[in-house]
Amino acid sequence: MSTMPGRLFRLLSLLQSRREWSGHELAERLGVTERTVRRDVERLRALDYPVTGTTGAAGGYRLGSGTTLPPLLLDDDEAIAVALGLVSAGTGGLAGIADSSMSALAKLTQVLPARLRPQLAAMGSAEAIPRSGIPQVDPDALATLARCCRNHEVVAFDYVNRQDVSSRRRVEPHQLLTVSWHWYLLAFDPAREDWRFFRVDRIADVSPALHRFVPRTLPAGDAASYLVESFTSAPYRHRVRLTVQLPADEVSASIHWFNPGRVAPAGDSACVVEFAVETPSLLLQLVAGIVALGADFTVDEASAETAALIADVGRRLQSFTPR
Amino acid sequence: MSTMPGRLFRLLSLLQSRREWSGHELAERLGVTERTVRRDVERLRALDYPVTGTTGAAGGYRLGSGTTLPPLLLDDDEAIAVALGLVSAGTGGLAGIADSSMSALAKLTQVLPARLRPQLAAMGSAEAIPRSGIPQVDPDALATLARCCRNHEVVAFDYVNRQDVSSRRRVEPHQLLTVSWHWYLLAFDPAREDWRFFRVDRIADVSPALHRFVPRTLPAGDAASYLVESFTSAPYRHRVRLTVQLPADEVSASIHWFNPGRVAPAGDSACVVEFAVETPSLLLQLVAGIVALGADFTVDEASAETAALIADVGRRLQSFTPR
DNA sequence: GGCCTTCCGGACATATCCTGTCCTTAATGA
DNA sequence: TCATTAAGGACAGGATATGTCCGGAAGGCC
Repeated sequence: MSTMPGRLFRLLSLLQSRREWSGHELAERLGVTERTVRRDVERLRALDYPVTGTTGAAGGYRLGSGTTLPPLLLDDDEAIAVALGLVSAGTGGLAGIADSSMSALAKLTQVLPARLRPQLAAMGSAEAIPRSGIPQVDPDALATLARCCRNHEVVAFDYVNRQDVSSRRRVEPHQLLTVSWHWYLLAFDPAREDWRFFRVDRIADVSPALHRFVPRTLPAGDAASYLVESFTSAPYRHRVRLTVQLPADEVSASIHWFNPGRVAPAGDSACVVEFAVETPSLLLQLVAGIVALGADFTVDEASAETAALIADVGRRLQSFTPR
Repeated sequence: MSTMPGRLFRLLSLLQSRREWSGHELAERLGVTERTVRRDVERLRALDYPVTGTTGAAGGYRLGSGTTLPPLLLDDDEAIAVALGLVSAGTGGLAGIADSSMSALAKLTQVLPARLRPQLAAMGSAEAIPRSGIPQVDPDALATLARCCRNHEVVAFDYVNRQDVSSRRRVEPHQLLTVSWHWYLLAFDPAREDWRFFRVDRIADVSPALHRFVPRTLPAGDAASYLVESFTSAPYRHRVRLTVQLPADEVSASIHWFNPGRVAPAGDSACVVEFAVETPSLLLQLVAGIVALGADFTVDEASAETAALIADVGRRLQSFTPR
């Protein structure tokens, strides 16, 4: 610990852990003279780390914000929090964020101490309880997929499809993206000779085949729009399209889209809402939420089964009286 | 850039940015001899950074996972992604995570370059569009609040309450916590001489008063349970309590709790669901989602207004037919 | 204004350490 | 077997880091 560069790391760590330090304290902690502390601070400044020193009786050194981001020194719990945050980030579906999140997650998990991995996995699944209804993804699996995307490595995993049928896949991963709280992997499946989307929460037992591939070009230009498009053609059980007599932004602000769906403006004061879900409960949460807005609506598309289900729940709602 | 410690930082950064590097590449990048690279690697190892070297034709250096987390070197986009992730993390309401997230966020924003702040704010609000229905909090405000909590500093802000009345507050911040996708600040309000919860998304214009306070002891032992308790006594417009003939975990797994609510088991195959919301749309999303599960239920509590609203939507749902 | 505390930085001597240039060894894969 | 790569010892010369001086400047307090 007596080596100079190591001391610089420790100094940086100290400066991040507390708001302000006096030169004397730092000297004691680092086991050197105050003059050397001043020199170390000087060195950090030369490396573009903005250490500001204020003089006077209540003075001291503090790390400010500069033009470049210094290395972040996180403790164990903070690292876990960052990893979990990255997994749940980008769920908005913003284009750039998911990519950056994944590269950050790849960096973090690459150096994450082994003893923290079980803890991360435990936290990830423990969160499933309060976040009911939203599928949890394994942070480790997500990180592995991200690494394979970046390195163009073939990856294998077990996949459970919507029909609950499990199979082993071996694909060329292309991109990870998020839509409405779900992570999706876009990959080319050589066995089926086609592009497929995989929901990451249905992926298990990820193992990279140590084999590189040359990236293919996407059929559609943009992965995100390709994904949304593929939803509308996927065989979901309940597919609904409505025209609601309310502005589009008013509808989308009032409804919680925990599942893929679209709200498109239709004129100034109306919009078309479209979504496809599998379970009755999700279907009704969306339909009832929209109907409760109080506006007039017309049903453009819905199967007989779907309409019957909705009508049935409508009947049952009328018996909703206390006692 | 020719100084030795700076080169060590650069070496670490290189090792984090790519999976594997040969000694020759590193020497070229760093502008030194290969022998010096080997010495630098040696130095990093002495600092507990697990750099593994593999010999042979396809050999090279790579950074593995060791016993301690090395400083994370993030680029601009990754830093933004981490900050956004931390803001959306902990939304599960897990006890420890929110605290760790906040301390990590405080560390990050403390050193975040000024030029990235507007970008972070823009991203934070841009995410509001796809995440419709879930209130967005300003990452900067959250970070400031976190810092004030940690340092026991009095903080002032504008607050808009449920009745849309705005006022300037000046409180002693105690703790930040999350429940169902909402951030709450627990603070003591000296003007009102009582503890209050503030929803962070309704807080604006946060400015720390540079004044320390001595932390008071909480009336209840645990902030989280205190918060849940305060919900049940808050004057929400629609309060509902149901008994559903389904196991508790089955209900909580099917319903999306984007608002505070509780599911308590009542025997083996029944449970009591309780929640309180302000808007009709939220109310119906919850009620309809539960009714759509198909199980029998009885209404233990609901105001006449609430029941009427639900019955009305039930009527309208029956006219749900295509064309 | 005096006085304290804090950061700032020059000068200098000494010892340390760092770098480049050799070299050999060991491991790995084609 | 051979090429390639990491690992590391030896050594000389130059660079640098450290501690111990020193005086200066700036802010807060009595």
